[in-house]
Amino acid sequence: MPSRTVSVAVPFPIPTLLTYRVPDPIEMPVPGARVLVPLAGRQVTGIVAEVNPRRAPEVDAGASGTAIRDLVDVLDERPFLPPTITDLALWVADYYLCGPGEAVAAALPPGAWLQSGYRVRITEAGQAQAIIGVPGDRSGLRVAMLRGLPPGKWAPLGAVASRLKGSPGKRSRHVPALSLARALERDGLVQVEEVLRGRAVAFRTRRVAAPTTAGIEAARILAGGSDDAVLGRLGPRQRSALLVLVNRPEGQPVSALAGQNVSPDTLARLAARGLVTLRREATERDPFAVHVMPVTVQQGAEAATAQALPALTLTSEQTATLERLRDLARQDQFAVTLVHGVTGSGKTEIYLRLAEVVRARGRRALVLVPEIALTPALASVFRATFGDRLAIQHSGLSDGERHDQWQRIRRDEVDVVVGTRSAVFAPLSSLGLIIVDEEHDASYKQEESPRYHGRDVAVMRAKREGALVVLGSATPSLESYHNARTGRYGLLTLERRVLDRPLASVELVNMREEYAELGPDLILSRRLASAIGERLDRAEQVLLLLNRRGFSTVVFCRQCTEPLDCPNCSVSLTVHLSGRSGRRARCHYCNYSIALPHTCPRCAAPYMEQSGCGTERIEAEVQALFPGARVARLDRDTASARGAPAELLGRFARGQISVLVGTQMVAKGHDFPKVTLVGVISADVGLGLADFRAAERTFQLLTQVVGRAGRGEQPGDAIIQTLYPEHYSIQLACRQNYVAFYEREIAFRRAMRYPPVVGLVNGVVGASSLAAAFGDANEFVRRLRQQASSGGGFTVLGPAPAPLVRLRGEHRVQFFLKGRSRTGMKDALRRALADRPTLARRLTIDIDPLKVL
DNA sequence: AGCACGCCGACT
DNA sequence: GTCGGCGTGCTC
Repeated sequence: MPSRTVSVAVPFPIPTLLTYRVPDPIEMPVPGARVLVPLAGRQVTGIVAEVNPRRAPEVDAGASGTAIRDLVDVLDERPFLPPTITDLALWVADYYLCGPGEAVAAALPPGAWLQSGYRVRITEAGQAQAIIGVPGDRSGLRVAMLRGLPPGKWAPLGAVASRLKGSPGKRSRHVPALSLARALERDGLVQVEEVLRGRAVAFRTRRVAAPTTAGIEAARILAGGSDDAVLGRLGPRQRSALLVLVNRPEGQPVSALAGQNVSPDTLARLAARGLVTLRREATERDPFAVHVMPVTVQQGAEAATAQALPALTLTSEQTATLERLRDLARQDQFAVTLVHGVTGSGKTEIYLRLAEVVRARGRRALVLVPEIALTPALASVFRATFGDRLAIQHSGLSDGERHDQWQRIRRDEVDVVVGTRSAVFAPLSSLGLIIVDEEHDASYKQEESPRYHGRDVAVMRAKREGALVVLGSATPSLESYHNARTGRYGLLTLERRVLDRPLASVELVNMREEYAELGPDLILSRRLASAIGERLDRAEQVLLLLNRRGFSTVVFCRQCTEPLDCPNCSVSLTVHLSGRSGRRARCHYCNYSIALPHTCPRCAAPYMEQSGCGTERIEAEVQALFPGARVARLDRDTASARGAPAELLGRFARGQISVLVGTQMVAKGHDFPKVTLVGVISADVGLGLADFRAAERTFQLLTQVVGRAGRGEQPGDAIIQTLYPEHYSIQLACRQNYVAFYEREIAFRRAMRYPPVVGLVNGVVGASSLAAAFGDANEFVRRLRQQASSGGGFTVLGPAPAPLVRLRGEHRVQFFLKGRSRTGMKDALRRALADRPTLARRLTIDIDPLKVL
């Protein structure tokens, strides 16, 4: 292995690190620095993972492998990504079986990558041709491209391509813009040029080569045609290089010279002769230079702060819990503690004080929350305490804001970061504490590659950095509680609410009985309807939960019974009211949508019937029943606009809304003191799914939403409508008895061998036909079984059609691996994949899956 | 992710 | 016959 090589993570789903040589005049970069590297004919940014890696991937310029290439440039002198974060990302890649570059990309702020792009300019010939038309241009795309180009000006290819996509009646399918441009270039109709794109968001040093006085003198002699002893020893390359260099005595970037046939190597030789100097020059602004931007705090959050702050005396339970955590924090070492505290037991206050303890010890804290937009209160409580020593990281920020926050953290200007999942990679140094609030929340799991779980990465990060982890929840995940029970995590319990407020009393309504008496179209039971009326009369607030969006969930023809299904996915379309054009039927997976037909598309009968109800229907129903009530709805449809959820929650907090209807969003950790009634329209929505976590999710959702009631001075009630009043997850959620639920559920998981008792891996193969998907899956599974039987320590289940057999036009087949050793399963997957590298594109592997679709 | 190579359908 | 559609493979 030659020295002066680096292994680099590039932002593509490539399963390995790539090795590049660092040419002589370029200084060796440090791990975590960004480098510009050639990759498949273009230049891309990568992050240095390792310097002089001992074990290079099997590419040593051998006959089979690809030759190692030189990197083009080093963009950072210091690590752009701190080594702790680079290593953490590499661990994520290894654990979750994704490309190292994909994991690194998850840890980077927006705009950190530079990439080569292209720009196009129309020639005069092209302008003439644009009028006549282009021969052989059947699709019309070439002429469209020509006509879309402004004469005499360079246009970015990306912009040209997106204009083509929108144009004449074409469905928005992929436009091979570069191929088109290249084809036009061959005919001399346009010019195409490569440019580096990506905003200059980071400092960048580049090497600049300039001739010395001796060099200029030498070039003068050369140009004069004479020869002397010194010049005699200059090779032709060095001579021509010298002539290029003297054109600009002030110096030229090494990378630019490479384009003029002056290699870094030649420059190094000239430098050795004292004819050229090589220096570093900062060309872009320094990200570590001070550049502070005020943190934006949302309006609703400010309103919430005013309420959140005054409750300052801790209960005895809170005090005891804080004491224990403080003792742990003082040890400055890795530990994980689960804080199981009932809803309203004041966990936020404990987090806040613990963070202060950690800060006083000179260490920093990271607070992870499921979705900041839905819990602005927590962020603003921290803001009130830590002021501008706090940074916020979440997807609702614009790229610029996010980048700025990231740089503040990177420059050690903050002590506390509050953020969502991806903030687990926040570049904090001296990390002493990670808090994972509502650790059971499913939004910690990223549902695309890298499919990591924020909580689990947090635990790994803390382990590597010697920090304390606090996992908090009223309804811990089975995983975490299991870890606490088996002694891997500490466990602290808060059984009482602050100010000894009682938990809401819960009542079940058996909807079978209601249907029997009042017919199956009933939505609100008599009990729930009258309870809502009472609260409205008393000017109290009501929260209604239905974990299903839309107006109605099924449309079918009463004559031929044909349902209205999505043409791309194996689901029925959901009807939505919204939209100027009336009702539309939409697919919640691929977003396909049509105007709701009045007649059956199959038999033309005018009897289209809608059934199954969602939040929109509840909203309408409640409004119809209580015309004076101010009803609003919070679900993904109303919350899509930036700041909309916070605004809506703010209005609810201020009492401008009396009934709030919503999906699981309304169940998240909000604190609305005036809510005295929580209604669950149907507790059964999640129960029917073929998913071993169905009971756990139902229990969590019900317990959480019931926990929104009675948080103020008035006690709260909850009414849960269900078809299965005997189901244990519903029964135990009513009693809010987590421990009993855990015992029952863990017995089930043990019996069935499901997580957390074993590790689980889900694989989904997608293909253009079901047969093709099965073909690939069968072969892959066969290889896995071979390895399983030779002592892999796991079992393989499947393949079988995935619950969503068709998704976005793709046919899907899935399989599972179950086993004690994740390493064993992952090794087997890696090996099976190495045999069939092309399968990787069609195969998604989910380690520790939360949802199986 | 791009981009190149390679194999089948509708046009000069 | 060719152009160009996109399936399959590779990137140090």
